[in-house]
Amino acid sequence: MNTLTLTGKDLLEIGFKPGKAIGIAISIMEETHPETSKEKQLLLLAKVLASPSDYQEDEVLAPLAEALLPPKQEEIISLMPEAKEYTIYGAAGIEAGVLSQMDTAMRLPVSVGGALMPDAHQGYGLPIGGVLATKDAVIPYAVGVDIGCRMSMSLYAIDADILTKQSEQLKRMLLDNTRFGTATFKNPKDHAIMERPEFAAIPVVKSLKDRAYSQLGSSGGGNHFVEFGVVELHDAQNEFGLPTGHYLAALSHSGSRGIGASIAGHYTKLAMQNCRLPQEARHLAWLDLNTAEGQEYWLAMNLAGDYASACHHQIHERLATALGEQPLAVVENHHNFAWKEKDAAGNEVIVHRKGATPAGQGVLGIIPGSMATPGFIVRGKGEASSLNSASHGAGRVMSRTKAKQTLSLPQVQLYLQEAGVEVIGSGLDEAPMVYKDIRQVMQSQQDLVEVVGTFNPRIVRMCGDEMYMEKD
DNA sequence: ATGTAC
Repeated sequence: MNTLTLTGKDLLEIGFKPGKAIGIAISIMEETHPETSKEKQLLLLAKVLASPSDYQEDEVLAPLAEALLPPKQEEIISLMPEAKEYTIYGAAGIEAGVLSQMDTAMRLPVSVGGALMPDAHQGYGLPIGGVLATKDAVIPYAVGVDIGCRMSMSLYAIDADILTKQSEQLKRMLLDNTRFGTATFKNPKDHAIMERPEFAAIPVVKSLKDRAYSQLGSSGGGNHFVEFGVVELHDAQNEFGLPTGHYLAALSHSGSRGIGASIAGHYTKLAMQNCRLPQEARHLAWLDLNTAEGQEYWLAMNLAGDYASACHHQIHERLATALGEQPLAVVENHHNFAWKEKDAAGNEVIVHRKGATPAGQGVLGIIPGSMATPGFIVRGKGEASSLNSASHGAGRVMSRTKAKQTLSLPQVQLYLQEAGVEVIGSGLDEAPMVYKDIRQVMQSQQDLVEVVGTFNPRIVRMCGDEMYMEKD
């Protein structure tokens, strides 16, 4: 690392605020002052920061001056005085900050409807667990950073007692066939997704192609997982045509890796430049779907969603090969995405679900609990006041920081042992007790979904090695 | 969530 190179950190130290000005400053210096010492560059940049208006006409520094000056008042789009009404599910378990975020979203002039799911918690822009319908506009931060983050489950005609009788083999299958954190497959399996024209047509997407290929079939980090467990199908009228009873199942949770995160970052920046909003709403900047930028995001978002799906398919293909069986049934759904849907009056709206499961009439989805609590195969009831949505999980009750401060490894290991769950990887921040009681969450959304089957995790792989766990 | 700022 060349410490003589100008970095964002240097600029923060001389008083730059986090934001696009830092990026602009660095690229101007790289392009126009490549031979100047870092000290002299910083001296010049400090002058611009102190008095940006002096540099508005500067041939080289004008873009930086523009970024440092407050946006002109007339450019700021006003919010509506009143928030449009929205329905809250499981209100008792939702903190106040979430409601204020959702209120702000419901004051955008483009918002036409919304709802909060019972697992809602605070996020950038729209809360996670927030559903927002807009007219002709897409909000990158109402889709989320992990575009197309989704669930996928395969059900097998394999006796569930394999989970106890051959648990070592199943653990080995997870270790061999999944990749977490920065790890990827040495030789990624090819996939048709890599032939998509968007990789050639959209410059920012093109720049992400190599990394997308190298990350194919990997899972990432955070709350992502791949696990084996047992599904109990309760509903004799299930869509799979399967008898009720117990099935071995593989369940995965992950998203679009670097490509989705970079697409989200790129188009959020673009939206925030073109759509100036009051401070509390700035992360809700939208792209007009009738502009080139809006259409480009829509294509890139859909590509990221299909990429996330491709990763899940490869995970499940590898596991199917390892098990030597083809699945009887597969259920999958995005929960960070935007869709073109019809509202009650039949008008097309853009429905953003940021951590919410599509739950239109008869639509199947998966709502996971935690590493040691049940998840559910659900069938949507098409409830209009939830905008055909349900929660995407249990929702956290404890922050990652607090979890690491207050939970102890022996305490969590005892809990897992009693629950009969083996965990490979993970950290204390994903312990079952950091999540709400999933049964209660399901209770508060019984108007939104019905349960087709219950999944109990048994062998779980997540990112990290803090609490590698062996069952005795 | 993310080659875990620019």
